[in-house]
Parts: sequence; C-alpha cells; structure tokens
Amino acid sequence: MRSIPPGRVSSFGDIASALGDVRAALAVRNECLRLSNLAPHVPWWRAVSSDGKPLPGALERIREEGGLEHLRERKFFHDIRAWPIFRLMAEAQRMLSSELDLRPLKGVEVAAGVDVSYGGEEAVAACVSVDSKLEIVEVAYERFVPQIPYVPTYLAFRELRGMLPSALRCDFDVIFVDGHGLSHPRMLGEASHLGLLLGKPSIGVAKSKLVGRLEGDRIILQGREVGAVVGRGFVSPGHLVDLESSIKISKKFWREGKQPLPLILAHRLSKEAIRGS
DNA sequence: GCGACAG
DNA sequence: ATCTTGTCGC
Repeated sequence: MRSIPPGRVSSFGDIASALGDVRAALAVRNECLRLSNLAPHVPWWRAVSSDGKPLPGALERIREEGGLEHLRERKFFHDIRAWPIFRLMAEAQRMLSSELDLRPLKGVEVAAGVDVSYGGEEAVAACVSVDSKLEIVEVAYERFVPQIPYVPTYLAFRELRGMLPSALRCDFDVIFVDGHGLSHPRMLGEASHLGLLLGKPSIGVAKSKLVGRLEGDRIILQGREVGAVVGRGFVSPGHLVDLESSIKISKKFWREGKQPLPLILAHRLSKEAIRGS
C-alpha cells in the first residue's frame, strides 16, 4: 500500500496482480477494510475498485491527498511494488504436485478428519479419528492465528499451520480434509498438500466444486478424472490413494449429506472449541 | 450484466 | 468461514 504515492489510487485487481494473482482482488479489498480499523496509519484508502468506487470513509482521505482527479478519471497507479507471494505459492504447488503418489489403498481401519473453525482473529483446527465401527478414537486441537486471508486455490497456506499440528497428534490410516485434493487448478488442493507433509494417505471432501466440469458423477479437469461426487459431496484423492480407492473409503465412512463422519465430527468439535462451549 | 472460484 | 430469524421442505 505504501508504494502507492499520496494523491494516487490503485485498483484491488492491480494490487492483487502485483502480489502475483489477480484472483486475490477480493481478498485485497477485504484486507484494506481490515486495515482501516487495525492499522489506520497504513494508506488503505489508496485502494479502490476498478469502477472507481472507494472504500467506506476513504473518499475524504483521497480528497485530502488531492487524488480526486485520478479517481474520477480512473487514472490508476500501476507501478506497485510488492513481493509476488501468490506467484511463489502457485509455483510451490506445481512443484509439490509432481511428488504426489496416487495408488490403490486397502485395509483402512482408522480414518481421521480435520477441519478449521474461525472466531475473531483466531482459528482452531480439530482432528478426529474413528474406527471401522465409526466410534471416536482420538481428538486433537490446534489453536492458531491465520497469517493470510482466504483466497481461492491457496486455502492450504491459510489453514495447514493449524491442520498439520493437530493431525500429527492423531494416529490413523487415512485422513479426510475439508477441501479439495487433486481437483485443483495446479493439482494440489489442501488435502494433497497435507498428505504430502504428513507422508500419509489423504482424501479431500469439499462441499462445492472448485474446478473442472461434471461428467456423470466424475469431475473432469484437463481431460483427466480428478474427482467424483459421493453423496452430496465432492471427493478427490489427496496423496497415497487413487480416485477409485478414495471413493470406496469415503463411502465406508459416509452416513449422509455432504461429508463423511470424521469431517462432520471435526467440524462440530472445532466449532465448539472456538466458541468455548 | 453475467458468471462464479474449496474455506 | 462468519454475521443471524424465521421459514420452507422432506
């Protein structure tokens, strides 16, 4: 924000592009909104929408700096200096995806599930494991402060710092993750990322689609089957398990709705933990 | 204006 | 994901 000179304004999209991915535009807007309360000394008002609409309370500050002309004429400042963090994260995802090992998995007895709930500036990750009778074996929590906002396709970089520690405290044969695995634009959704870090089998189960098109019950991306619909959820392999095994294992722990039991439990427990009830 | 992209 | 009351549907 400070690389935008006084009297100039930039669009959320241009700032996001400078950070390495225009798709972070909405997140940039939300962060500027946060800054207006959290750190008023940062020139958050110099970021506006592409149609020239400033954030609430920003017009007055822009006028003080003499930037009304630029704003009205959509003369945006483009020479924004920023560390291209999203481009770097995307590169990391592409490199890591080449390390995925998708193969048949059998003999699963204990399955875990991890989910994250939010409250204020904090978040809590909960990992729950259940046996073949669907009874709880272990529960582990990790409280943490998210370091980056939610941006589609970069979810792992926000949540893994909580998910990983909680998962490391549980024993299991496979872990379900609340999000996608292979069905990701760079073939490395949060489920795959966690599986690689753990060196253990992981399966992604999302409540909505991220990429690809539906052909029957299969998710097709770049001519490849990367996921499938199970119940009302979207299943995709994470790591050390292929699509067919992912489907079978998911069904084994599925009751109804959009998620398998371990994830429903993880969701409930993380939510209780953040609320302190 | 339309389409849409996990949590 | 979260902020929140009543309401529609199985």
